[in-house]
Amino acid sequence: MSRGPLIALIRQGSPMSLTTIASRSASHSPKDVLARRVNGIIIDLTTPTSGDRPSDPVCRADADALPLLRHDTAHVLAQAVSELFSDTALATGPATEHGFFYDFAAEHTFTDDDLVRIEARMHEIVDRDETIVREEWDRETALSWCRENGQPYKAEIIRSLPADAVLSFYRQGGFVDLCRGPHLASTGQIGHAFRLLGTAGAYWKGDRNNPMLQRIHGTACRDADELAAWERCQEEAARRDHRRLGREMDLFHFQPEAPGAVFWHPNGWTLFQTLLAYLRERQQAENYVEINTPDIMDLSLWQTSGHWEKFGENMFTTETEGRTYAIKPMNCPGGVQVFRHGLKSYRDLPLRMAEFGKVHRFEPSGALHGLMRVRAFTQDDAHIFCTPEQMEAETQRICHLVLSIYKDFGFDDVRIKFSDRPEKRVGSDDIWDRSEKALQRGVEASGLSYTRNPGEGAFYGPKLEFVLRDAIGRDWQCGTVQVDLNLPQRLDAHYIGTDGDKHAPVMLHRALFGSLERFIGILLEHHAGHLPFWLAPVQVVVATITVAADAYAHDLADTLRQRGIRVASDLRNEKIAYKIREHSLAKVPLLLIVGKKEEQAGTVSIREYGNPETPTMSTDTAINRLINASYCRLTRVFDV
RNA sequence: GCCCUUAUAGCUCAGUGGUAGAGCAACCGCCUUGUAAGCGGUAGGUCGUGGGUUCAAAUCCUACUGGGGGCACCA
Repeated sequence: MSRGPLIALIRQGSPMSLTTIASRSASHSPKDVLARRVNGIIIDLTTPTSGDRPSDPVCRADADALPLLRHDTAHVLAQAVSELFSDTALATGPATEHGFFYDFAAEHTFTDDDLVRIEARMHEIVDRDETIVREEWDRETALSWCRENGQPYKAEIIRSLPADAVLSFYRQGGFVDLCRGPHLASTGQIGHAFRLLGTAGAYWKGDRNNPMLQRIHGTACRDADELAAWERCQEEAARRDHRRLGREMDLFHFQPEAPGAVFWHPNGWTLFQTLLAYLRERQQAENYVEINTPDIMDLSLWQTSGHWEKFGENMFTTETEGRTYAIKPMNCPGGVQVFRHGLKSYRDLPLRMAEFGKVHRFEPSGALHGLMRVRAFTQDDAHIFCTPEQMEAETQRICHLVLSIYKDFGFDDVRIKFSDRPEKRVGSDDIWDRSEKALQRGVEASGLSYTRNPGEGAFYGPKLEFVLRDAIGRDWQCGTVQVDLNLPQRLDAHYIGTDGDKHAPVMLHRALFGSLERFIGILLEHHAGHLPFWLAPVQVVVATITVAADAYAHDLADTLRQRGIRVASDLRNEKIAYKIREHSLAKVPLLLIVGKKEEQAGTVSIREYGNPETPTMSTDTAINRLINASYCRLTRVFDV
């Protein structure tokens, strides 16, 4: 496709109408060119540019077209709402990562039925193909427009802008909105590939002290195919929802008496324990020791550590015999007590102390979400006590360990965020310099790239965060390394250095999965419930075709069980197709099917998830391969 | 915590002012099974909880609790 004539036209830099472009361009229909880019900045087609700066068209097919379309759809939403509900005040309506929203202030509460009407009106507005015109008003005109039209939020935006700011308004038909732009040339360009998704409350300017507005959000795509693809993706995400899978696979449940706390069922707890065993093995190989500390400790300890002041709102407490205790929201103070117990020498460092501590945090009710956000969870925590000189090497070791572990679970796409000193912090700049450098050198020595998150570190030290991307492209922040030069001092931890003096150790807080509960949720969604063979709570079901094979099946299951395989047998009086369907739906990775033929030949028929073949092989061979696959943590046993 | 929304059988859902329903699952029986649902029967619910309106409430109003979508929060 040649863009030559069109680009030449746009390069002239003068305002032009769409029809002009379209009439002179053989390769673009008017709807294809949405805006143009001058010096990397996207502007309206109709905005004049000075001089002879080159400009390029932004076409519908371009990646940057999507935010433009979505922003315009938000305006059409606002227009539709204004037309249908005249007393509505407008707040803001941007494009977002996945769509758009517009916030409104209205007496009327928008219902689902309203959304249907609003969406229908939006389609009408697109069909009207109203020209979108940019106007620049002076401040007085703008503010009086706000007064006359009942737009207090727009007025507030104007007042927050510098006095000399250019105030641009966009007019489409009878609708006018204060907006920075850029916008398309007409509402018809938007097309019909959009959908309203729902309403929600949202604080004005995101501040909970401000009034709550009504947000209507939706998504828009470049064409119907993309919208259909987006919808399929939504359905896929719903299909993978770990709350649904948890029920279907009988892993866990929640109930009203314990909001935000998990009731693990046998299958779920087996998975949990499998993960724990895995982590223990990896940590042991890295020369960690494991400890366990009390769940409930006197409040004074939490006051000394600083948690009560800094985190008290999120802590549960309990009183008995007139004494106040706190239920631990973090493991670090307990870990420091173990370090403190008995004099430590520099020869003991680095001391890597892991703890699978169950912590409780009061999370606001609105924040709870399945396993992903709970009030009670198990951290795969470790505190590494080391000298300042050891920080870099320890950081490097942790980075390697984390990435290696993620790989074992099928997460290859991992990003690292480096959060440095926040404004509110403890410790001297010198200490921060050293901490940040050590972290940075550690991550760089691992050969890993990272992005910087300025000012996002913890108050006691900088941190690395490991973000993994799942099978359907969602990001999850899991592991973390945090440098802490504060807590050891507060809790009076020290070691004897080579100089014979006491020194405060550096403490590295480190989590691999973060929360076992949450990681299980992520794993379930990543694999859509089809866990790798080595992880599945029930790895194998031995199913019989006829009662004649019961004894054979029983012996087979017994052998596997004794050799460490998680196996169940299904000897029910049911058709084999029925059993297969049931265990397939339960996401058992491997079915061993036996009937008279298998018994006579000493074989099993193998039905593995994802494999259309159902090979038959000798029982001994099958057992050996199974055990090997489980031991080697393979995703599949009998791969095609 | 805030806004909206939602709660009917183990699960998925129907029922919008007048005698609580279906499918699947469970249980019992028949069938004796060859790679994703064989057939028949039985049982199962104070319609989340508490108030209120009404001759009458699963249905309307209200408060609370839990869930969902967002906002805020995420040391």
